[in-house]
Amino acid sequence: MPRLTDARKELRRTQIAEAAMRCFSRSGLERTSIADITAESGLSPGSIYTHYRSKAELVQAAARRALSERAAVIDEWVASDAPPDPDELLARLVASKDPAAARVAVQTWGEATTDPAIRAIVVDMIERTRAMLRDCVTAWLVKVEHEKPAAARERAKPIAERVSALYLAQLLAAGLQSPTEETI
Amino acid sequence: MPRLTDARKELRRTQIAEAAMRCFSRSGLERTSIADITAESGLSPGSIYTHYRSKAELVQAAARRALSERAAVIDEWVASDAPPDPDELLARLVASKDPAAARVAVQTWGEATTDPAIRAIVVDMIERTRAMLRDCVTAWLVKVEHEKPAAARERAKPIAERVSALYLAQLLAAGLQSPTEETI
DNA sequence: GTCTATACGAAGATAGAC
DNA sequence: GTCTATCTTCGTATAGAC
Repeated sequence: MPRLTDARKELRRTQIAEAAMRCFSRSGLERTSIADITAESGLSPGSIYTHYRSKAELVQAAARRALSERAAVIDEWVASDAPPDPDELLARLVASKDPAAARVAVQTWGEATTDPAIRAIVVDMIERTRAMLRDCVTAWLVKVEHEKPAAARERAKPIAERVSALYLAQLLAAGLQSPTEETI
Repeated sequence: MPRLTDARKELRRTQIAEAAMRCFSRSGLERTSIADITAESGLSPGSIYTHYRSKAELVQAAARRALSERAAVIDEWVASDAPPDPDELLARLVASKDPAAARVAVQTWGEATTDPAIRAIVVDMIERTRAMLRDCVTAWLVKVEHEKPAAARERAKPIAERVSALYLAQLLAAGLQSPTEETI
């Protein structure tokens, strides 16, 4: 396995995916053409199609990116000595959101209603986030509220579900914000 | 003003809009073509374009329909002698939702992130629903909990906001349900 | 691997007969 | 008002040179 070549390939894939994300957040999943992405990335159609089989694959990559962005952050909170309480948890989630990513996230929800591949990604990402939130709430109950781990994990479930729901609603609100209002 | 002719025109518009809704819920806002809508409605492209200026207008009509469906129901609850408490309110909202309409609603959210006309409709509909929910919670506080109207209206605000958020999350969950799972 | 040029198909919208 | 037939544009994807 040629390591350096693979790294280079991955770099190009990332470059293309990031350009695509900017286009999607600006014009939407379906309204951005390959031509838009070539313009944004500075590459050519030929190059893009050597790294991604189809536009659908690019959309899937964007869906994963838009939805997984905050995964690493939550893991840190779980491991910390003083995990946030539910209200603080929600507040932090909301504060850490990037408007462009929020728009793409909401777009992927719409796409997921009719595209099975995107639906699988979206459902998986939402469930994984909910699981991490449950871990975080459990950690708070154990470390701060001094509950027993087993009981804490049970009690954490409905709380995490509510935090997840409120967070998704906030994500929608962020995605509906018009791009021109963003800098206010 | 020819009354009968106008009624007939409105009937055709409704017929087309309903066919479009079925197509949208099945294939998504962008993936359904005018040809799909002609097939579903039994009409021809020419006929459709005499009733709607463009496909965009059809999408806007669908957005309004998908989002306003439950407006009338809430109004009834507000006027009733025993308005539902917040938990019951949410449960009723969730129970009254139609899977196809939920899918189109989620699709319109995605579209709203980049299309100003759709965004205006979506934001307006969400705000109006929130206002109705506030009225409903206020009515409950006054009629069942016997609070004073002015204080009730204040207290109702944050409660209605939470019900609204949880409802939107449920709507998303419903929209993500795959159509084949619906009848289970 | 990356480019330019292009083939191919699809979709929105219209023209004109009835 | 509604139909059939079609015009035009645009977008995905590929071919082939470098």
